[in-house]
Amino acid sequence: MAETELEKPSAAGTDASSPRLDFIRELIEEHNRIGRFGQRVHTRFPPEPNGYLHLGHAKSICLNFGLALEYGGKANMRFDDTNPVKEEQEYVDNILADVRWLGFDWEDRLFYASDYFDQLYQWAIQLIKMGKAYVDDLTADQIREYRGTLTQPGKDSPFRNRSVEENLALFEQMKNGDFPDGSRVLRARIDMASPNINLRDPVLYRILHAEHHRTGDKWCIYPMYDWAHGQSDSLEGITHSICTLEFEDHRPLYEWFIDTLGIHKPQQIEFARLNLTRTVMSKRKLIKLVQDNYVRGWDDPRMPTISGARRRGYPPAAIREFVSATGVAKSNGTVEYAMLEYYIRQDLNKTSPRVMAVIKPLKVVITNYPEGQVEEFDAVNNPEDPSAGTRKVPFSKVLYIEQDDFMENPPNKFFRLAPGREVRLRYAYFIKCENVVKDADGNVTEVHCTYDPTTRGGDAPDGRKVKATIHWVSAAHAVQSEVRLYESLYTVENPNDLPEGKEFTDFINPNSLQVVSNAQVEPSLKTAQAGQRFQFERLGYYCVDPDTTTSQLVFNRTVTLKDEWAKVQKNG
RNA sequence: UGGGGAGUCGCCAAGCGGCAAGGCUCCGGACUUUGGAUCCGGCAUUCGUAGGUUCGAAUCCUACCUCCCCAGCCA
Repeated sequence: MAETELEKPSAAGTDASSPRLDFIRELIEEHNRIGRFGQRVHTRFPPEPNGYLHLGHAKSICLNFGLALEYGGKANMRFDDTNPVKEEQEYVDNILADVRWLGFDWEDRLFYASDYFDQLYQWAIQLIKMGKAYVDDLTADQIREYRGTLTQPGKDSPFRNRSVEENLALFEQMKNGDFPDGSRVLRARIDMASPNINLRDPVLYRILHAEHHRTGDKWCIYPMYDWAHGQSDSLEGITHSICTLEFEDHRPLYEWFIDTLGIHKPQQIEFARLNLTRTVMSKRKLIKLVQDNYVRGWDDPRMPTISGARRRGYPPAAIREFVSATGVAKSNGTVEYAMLEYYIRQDLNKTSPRVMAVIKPLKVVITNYPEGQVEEFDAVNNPEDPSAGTRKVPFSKVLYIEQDDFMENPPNKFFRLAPGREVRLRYAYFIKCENVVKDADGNVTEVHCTYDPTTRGGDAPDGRKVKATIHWVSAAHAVQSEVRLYESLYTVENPNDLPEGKEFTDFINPNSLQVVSNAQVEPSLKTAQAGQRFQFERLGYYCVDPDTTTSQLVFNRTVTLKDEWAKVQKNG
């Protein structure tokens, strides 16, 4: 990842102009006011290393690390690695890289729930000794039956009243690997009739003879997430444990653990996760897209993963701005993808060098331009940033323009090139279309124009105006490139809410990727490096794909420019 | 039909008893050597519904409706 992002988020940060606090910041300030945590703010981002991070995680990352920055606190990075059968080192490496790329720093505070396995084991023994945990021999199916339903209370397991000594001995044997997987579990002894199902004697440990990516074969019992999470927060001195809504009714359980163990109690706060239109974010579905080759990998630019966004050309600062603009609340909603794109464009407009590139070339011959002559014009690199300077762009008799910039029979509102019409070639001359050359099928293959030498630079001394300025590239100097054009991966607005019997993969957009192999770009791009972002003038933002080699440039379309003409066409 | 949450403009989202912020989208218009950017202007007499309290309610009370989450030895 040849990526240098100098802009880091800061406490003064993303939107200093917003004095309004969301409910989380309100709570934190209340805690600071009453001194609940001694003015301390300590958060954490706790992913499970069983997949890649996506835009939904980005919101949590920005919130947790952002809060720490804002309140002069700290944020930890912690992997909730309690299920060895699903977790892999590859995922931890990529998750770490993604968080870093987003601009956040956990300094020396990288932790793993597996760091706490010994402590967790001791606490389990403590619970057993208090008569608050027991080894259950029921099968998984039986446990489910005994648990009751949403409307009916559960009933006690016949093993619920074993002696402390027996529980201790059995639990020890579980740890020693004396029992096969699934044969027994350790359960908390709380209340089988609780209206909150999480409190009906939840499983604390299960037997799993599996190799863990960090602890190897040291353990054959592994703590459940519910047993590990709250205590991990507690051990790290977390003050504000921010998570998503579905954990709201786990909070009483976490607090029960912490209260009966008598250890530091963080404040858990739940917020609504980020959902996006035209996007699927569940890990299961993302894995399916990758495994069944609907996309080219986790970092496919069509994926909503952080690595996909990076490859697509989304700047990390834009993602942060977007996430911050969506706000923090408790109501479930789905943000329109257009809002994300707005923030991507807003960032790119200020930061991307402009360049001329023709994606669907149409040959133009300037009939009155001297054969063999080459001129160089100065082109502005970024009108939004004068310090970006200028560059030279070569011009000659044969050019390429965009097919979309020419129409033989133009409708009223079409301002671009057409027979008899004059337009400006950006930074160069006015040209007028004199006639066209067609192939056997009647398609225009070449446009013959004349140029007005007095319009050099782009203005006519006689003051005449032109309705359009189009981009171009000199055929003799152009660099042929591959350009990958992306559209939504789905044909429907909400691939998460489908008619009965339909799967999200039934609505994959067959045109989500269009590869153009003969795009022609200006020669200054010849040395562009993977990860660099540009605005192809009048088209959109593009970034150099890592597939680029010394002999072949490959660009990804990040997002198009807003297109007034497209709107005119669409609305008739 | 248990428990836990949520309902304010097409989409996010402020609002915390004094008379509906802001952003995105959308629609006008100005400007323009990117039909980009920028700039101006428009866009909820109404806050899930129905009652009630109050001089006054999106904000308080009552009832109802709708949506989301929970019955993994997943996280």
